[in-house]
Amino acid sequence: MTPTIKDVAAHAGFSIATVSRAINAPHTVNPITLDKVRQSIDALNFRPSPLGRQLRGERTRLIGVIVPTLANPVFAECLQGIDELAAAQGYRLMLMTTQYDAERERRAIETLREHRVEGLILTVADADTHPLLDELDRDGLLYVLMHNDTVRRPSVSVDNRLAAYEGVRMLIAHGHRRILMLAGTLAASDRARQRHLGYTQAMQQAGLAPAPALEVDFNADELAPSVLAHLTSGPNRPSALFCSNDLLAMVVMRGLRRARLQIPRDMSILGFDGLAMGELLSPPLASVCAPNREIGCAAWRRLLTRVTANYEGLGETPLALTLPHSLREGATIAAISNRSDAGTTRVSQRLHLQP
Amino acid sequence: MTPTIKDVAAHAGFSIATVSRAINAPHTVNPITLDKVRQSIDALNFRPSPLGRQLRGERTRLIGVIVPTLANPVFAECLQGIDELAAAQGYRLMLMTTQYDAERERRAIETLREHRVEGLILTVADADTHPLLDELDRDGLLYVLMHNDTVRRPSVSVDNRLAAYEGVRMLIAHGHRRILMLAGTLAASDRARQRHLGYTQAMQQAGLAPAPALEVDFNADELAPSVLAHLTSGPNRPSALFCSNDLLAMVVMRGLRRARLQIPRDMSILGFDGLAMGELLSPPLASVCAPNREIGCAAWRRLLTRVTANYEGLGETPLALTLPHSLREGATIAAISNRSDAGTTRVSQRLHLQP
DNA sequence: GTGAAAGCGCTAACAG
DNA sequence: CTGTTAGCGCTTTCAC
Repeated sequence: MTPTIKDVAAHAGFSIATVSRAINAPHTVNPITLDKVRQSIDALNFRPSPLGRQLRGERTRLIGVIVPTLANPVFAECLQGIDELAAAQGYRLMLMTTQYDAERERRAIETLREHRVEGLILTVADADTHPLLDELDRDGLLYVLMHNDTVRRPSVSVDNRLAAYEGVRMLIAHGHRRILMLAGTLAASDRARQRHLGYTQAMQQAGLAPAPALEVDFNADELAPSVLAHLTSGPNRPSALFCSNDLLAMVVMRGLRRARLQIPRDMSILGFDGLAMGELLSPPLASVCAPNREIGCAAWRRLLTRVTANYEGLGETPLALTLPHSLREGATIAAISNRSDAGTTRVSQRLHLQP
Repeated sequence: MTPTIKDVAAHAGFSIATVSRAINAPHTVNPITLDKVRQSIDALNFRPSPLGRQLRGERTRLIGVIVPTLANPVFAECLQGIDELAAAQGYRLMLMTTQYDAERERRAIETLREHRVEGLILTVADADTHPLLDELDRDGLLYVLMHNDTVRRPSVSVDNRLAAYEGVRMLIAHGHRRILMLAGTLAASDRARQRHLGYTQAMQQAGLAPAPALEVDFNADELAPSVLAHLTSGPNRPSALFCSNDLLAMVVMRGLRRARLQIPRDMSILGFDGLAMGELLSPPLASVCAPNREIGCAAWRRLLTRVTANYEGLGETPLALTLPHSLREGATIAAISNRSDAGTTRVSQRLHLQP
């Protein structure tokens, strides 16, 4: 079916070695021969198979990428960064998604290892306690985590705790006192925990009472009645919600609107991720922004450094790389008039944040 | 570094043939031997390399996927569908993006061919006149197009012309008469042309004057002043915009809002794609919806049918597969009061659409 | 039930 | 400058 180097050799009337040289070291072969070989290559539409090369122990130039889902643009944004650099540097990507499923995570890593990827860029639920990552460490397969918040493993992320802390501080500075944190049902991720920690610290520091994160089903078309009740009724209903990611924030906003709440008049919303899409919303979504594309790029660079170091025997790099986050003060946050908290001063000036 | 079948054989004290059988045909080997071999496999953490297998002429079970970008969720949605089926059926995906660049398109196809993908799922700018696709046809490499609107090649799409026609009819039925179509700067795609054709037909049939599509820069942070002027000033300014895709619609909406126009009061907006995200907007984006995920799934099924037919010698399938579209009547469309068109009847009842 | 050996597409020593 | 040959990891006859 597909022509091999043998076919080319036969067609050109030379040996396969000459054909190989014509491809890989053109200067070492007679120009006339070279020309004939090239004509045969064109005539047969021959493409050297990477299989043969790889088999010879050469590099696969294949990098595995594992993300939970593409439905959340945060991963699509990372991927854009990775893909850009991979294309530029002549690497190929093999992409797998896990849909947050541990078994699929296992299979994905397995599959990519079988394909002899030179390294792995991935996002897992909980990096610290992930047995598969220990296995990779043990077997010396290089990897870099994206978004995972750990100091134990090579990773690129923002400081989730600090970023969340600053975000919630911003809400507090706008006069909010009853602030609830919302998280997806798969809240057990390392970064979600760090974000909740930041929330807790900001609340406590302001003398406010932090609450456990309220779990919200991402995929449901409507907010669960119990959740809605929690958010909308009672004298202690929150005036602001800190959502553990932007997609969740958008889902929640829709739910609130359907319940006839106006945003930000009746509820302020702060997301996390800084999706590009968030700026296109109306009102634009306030968010704690991670440089997603840059996280992908940085993960790529770190991995490639390690990969080439591996091949060329260079030194080691530090484990966790923390990229700067930023606050996007979108219009989904209102300075609160404290109808029910009469007495609290209204704060709206720019604030100095402190870790 | 990574253990080979040889290492396992040595470790277990058998020949590589036995190890191979233990893996691929366990029932043909002595249970005791099998057990020993398996222990060695575990001990050495051996994974059979697909390279060896492929080299033996076996199938690669690798499918190439090429999309213009992941920044537009429409492709992420398709990919979700493809990925789901691929994972379930034991295939691997190799993903490349082109950023709408012809040269990258060429390289992507080239790279994937080198990797001996069994087939290709892709979206190109203009399918009918694409020389690379002719080449694939000639060389017998199987592929299925997503979203491309062509009857000449295997493809899965919606009827872009009809869908756009119905969308614009809906605008007209809501009383709009000055309707402009907006397209991205890379408007030269087959589907954009079909959508503009649908727009033109709907306008003409209603006795209205269609206009050429107005090109808008997707990536710019602001709408170009000339575009904004076109949309907002003069007695003939449009009352509704038909945007060639949802992402464009969102960018345009932001631009209009910044220019202090309210949506839909001052301008109605209709998108195309039916992004899941659109429903989360406020107001929810009206859109001509394509079943993106399903398009990905259908493309996968078609490709796999052809791939297996190729291997098992079954028959051929028809070329273009058209999936049903739907209209999402979001709140970005207002029934127009025809301030300037006094005399036009206001239409807001549900309508029967006709091709 | 097991082993020896050939061969898949290719590269790299080594010969000529 | 070109050809011969071995060998990469694996599967698969074919003997034993």
